[in-house]
Amino acid sequence: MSVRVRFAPSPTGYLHIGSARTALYNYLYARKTGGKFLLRIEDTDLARSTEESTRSILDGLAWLGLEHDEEIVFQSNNADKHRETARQLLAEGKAYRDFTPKEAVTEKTVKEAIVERARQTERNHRDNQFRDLSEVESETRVASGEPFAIRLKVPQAGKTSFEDAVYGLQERDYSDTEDLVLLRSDGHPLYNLAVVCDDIEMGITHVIRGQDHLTNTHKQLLIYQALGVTPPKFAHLPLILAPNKGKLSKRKHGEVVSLTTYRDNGFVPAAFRNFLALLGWSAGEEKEIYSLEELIEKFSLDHIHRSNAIFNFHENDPRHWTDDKALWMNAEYIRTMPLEELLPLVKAELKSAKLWREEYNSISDLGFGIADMASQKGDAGDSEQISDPASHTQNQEWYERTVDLIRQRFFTLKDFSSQGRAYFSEDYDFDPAAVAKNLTKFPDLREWLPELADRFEAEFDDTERMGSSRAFTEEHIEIVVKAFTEEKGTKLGVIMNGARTLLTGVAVGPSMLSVFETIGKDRTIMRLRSQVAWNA
RNA sequence: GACCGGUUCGUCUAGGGGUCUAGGACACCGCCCUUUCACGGCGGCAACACGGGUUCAAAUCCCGUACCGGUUACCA
Repeated sequence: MSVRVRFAPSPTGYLHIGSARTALYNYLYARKTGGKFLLRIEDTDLARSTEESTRSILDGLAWLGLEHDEEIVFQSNNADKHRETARQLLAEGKAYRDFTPKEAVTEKTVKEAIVERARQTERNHRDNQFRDLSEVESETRVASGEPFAIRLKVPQAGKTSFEDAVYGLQERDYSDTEDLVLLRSDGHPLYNLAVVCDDIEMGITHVIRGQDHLTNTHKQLLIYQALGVTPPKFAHLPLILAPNKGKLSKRKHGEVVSLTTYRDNGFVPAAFRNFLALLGWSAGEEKEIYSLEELIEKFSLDHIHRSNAIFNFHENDPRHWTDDKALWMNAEYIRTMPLEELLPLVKAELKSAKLWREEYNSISDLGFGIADMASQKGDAGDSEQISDPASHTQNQEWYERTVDLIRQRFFTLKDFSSQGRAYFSEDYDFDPAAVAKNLTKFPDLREWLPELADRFEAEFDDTERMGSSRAFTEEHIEIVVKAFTEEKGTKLGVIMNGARTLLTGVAVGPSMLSVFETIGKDRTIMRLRSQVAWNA
């Protein structure tokens, strides 16, 4: 029989990174085995389920590239079938009506009430007074309109057992399992019933889910048993914990646990997917970077861990706002992935930062008038429209070279619009630390840098494109800058770093010669003459 | 409380009786490269929870303890 797995989130919030990993493992297993990866939205808790949340889950899966097969199943659509199943079990004597009045519980005390009740000395799970109520009396009570829940009649003696693909043999004595409620007194089917019914209905062969369901499995097994259906195989996944080994929750830990945070903060989907895959599973080799194809090829249930993993983010530390390894992996992807795959991601980032220009799409650098381009720029001020002399060189080729150049030191896609802003716009900020370190520390630069601009202007005239003059390239720039440095009797670093700060606003970046060339002659000259940074 | 799991560097992990004076990655630190750096290169720090067994031999098998987690709902 071919494999059919499912990811079954309840749409009560954003997509949690733990759930995302569960989805990923299901996906990998399905693709690995040539099976189907199905999606089921468990929206039976109508009070908490929202459409927005469903949307966000779908978006998250799409972002990670986990395409599901077949139609999405909405559990709420199956409620009638669930009820029917419960009635069937009732009719067969495998379940019974419990007329015990429903306890009124307030949200806050639910957990406490459970613990409280559990602490009471040894409960006998079979002592429900309605368990063996005669059919006649049961019907009489129903006829009189008395509300009831339907509970599964768990056998008196025996045990449930199953071989978990991750945790091995699991056994549980019946006496440790209560007569679980299948149908609420208001007719609402409960989780364990719904899951079993739907998994049967969907022909699920392998249930891969969080370890928090490990003990639920025994209850579900009892339902399969009552229904006379062979249960699927189970594989439970270790949990992902917060740094304090506690539960990773939005309420306590905020945005770091939401998958969308990573999308919105410049993560490359493949990088985060790679990171997630390695949180709780390993191929058993000394390798960290895996393409999706490799993950599919290497993935197997028996290399999944049994111990929980800590998601090691640091609150209140902007540089380590999420797990360091995730950050590192993202940087690794940004600087090593094929450029053509990175380009569209950077384009999207520049677009959302309003830094994208249509020229980056054009192969030719001819035929674009400056006025033409100025009119396409939404955010430019008056003066900038006139003085945007570099535009004519900023075509697709320039864009690709620039991205390739600056990606080496970036951690997220956001860096292209923040750290790398100066490459794409005249409107960029100066890092005060960089200004202090590279400019104000050397007051002479205030004279020298504009002077260097004059030198560039003289050395590289406008006929460069006709080949009659030296082009503004690294090789030639180096000659000019070195001569200038010697003239001033200073160190090359002083000039270079001062120029770097003026040209890019920051203290770090690629080789300064390539920065000059990339920024281009006209913009370089303009920026070297600018006093903005000095006055800031 | 009961039941069920888990425990290898700070974190993710390799390992499944001898090849382990425990390997890799991230982070951190140092050195090198260099016009800067968060790139790159080299190196360093750092772990088998504890106690008993079994065995010629245990990180690996068994038992106990400790600690952590999950479940214990007419939530999912």
